[in-house]
Amino acid sequence: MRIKEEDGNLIIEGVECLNLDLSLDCGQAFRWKKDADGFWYGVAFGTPLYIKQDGSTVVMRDTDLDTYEKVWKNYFDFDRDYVEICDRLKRDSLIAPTVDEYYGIRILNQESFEALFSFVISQQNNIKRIKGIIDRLCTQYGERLSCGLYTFPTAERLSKLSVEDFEALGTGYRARYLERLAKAVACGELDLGAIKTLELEQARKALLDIYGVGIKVANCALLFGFGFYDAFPVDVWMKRVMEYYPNGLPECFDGIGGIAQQYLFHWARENNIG
DNA sequence: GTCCAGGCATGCA
DNA sequence: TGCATGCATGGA
Repeated sequence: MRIKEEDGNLIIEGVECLNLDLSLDCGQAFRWKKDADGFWYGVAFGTPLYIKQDGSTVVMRDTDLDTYEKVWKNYFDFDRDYVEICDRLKRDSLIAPTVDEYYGIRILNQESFEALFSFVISQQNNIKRIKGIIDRLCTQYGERLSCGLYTFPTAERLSKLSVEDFEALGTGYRARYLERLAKAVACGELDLGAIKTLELEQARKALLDIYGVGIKVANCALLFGFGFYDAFPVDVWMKRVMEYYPNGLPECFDGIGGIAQQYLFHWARENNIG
């Protein structure tokens, strides 16, 4: 992989095992949109980005090496060897054709608070609606950047909202979960950074203590916002997939179950199984 | 009109 | 411990 700055843009060449379309729009992150020129745009860690892929070349518009090192390298998981990971997953003959078909799905390492908050919203909800709610949440309570995009709101800002404010966003019965979660993080009662340093089981236990967080939301947050690649979220789609694994998950998923899960989740939805 | 979506809290056995 | 039920909303 070679990276160079050129006319204020960042060009990355020789990228392996990345499918930007799938990674940004497979239900793990809810804020990315694609413009008419084929650039995905969004904000993560308070930083805006316009990004486009052409084969093994990736262009990041209006950014620099420093920002790449600080934000995007980790966000897009560029230091992880996904070629090796996919080879390993494919030892399981069931997932092998799925990995080939959707080759290049990566885990996006999102902010802990954004991931946790977003997946509380996601419960018993569909992806289209989730995106709409989060869009309203960000434009109303996030910070407007000079490019016109909005950051994901901070827990401090959201801690000022009432249950009714959250209901007004269309969050339905989840409003009371969100209201309590924002306040717990803002006042320090809930330390997400500390949870990130725990072992998987302990981290999961800590998230399960949160009002409105069950096993599915906990595992999504752990996988997408806390760096636990072995967290394996099972939602209604994955429950159907699990019927294909009556004896449990294969050994080759160990340590990277979350990545396998993303391929299987996408496969299930694309083929409307069940 | 019914069913469903990246589920969870609650009450009851 | 496990299972049934209620829950907000909008698209199919």
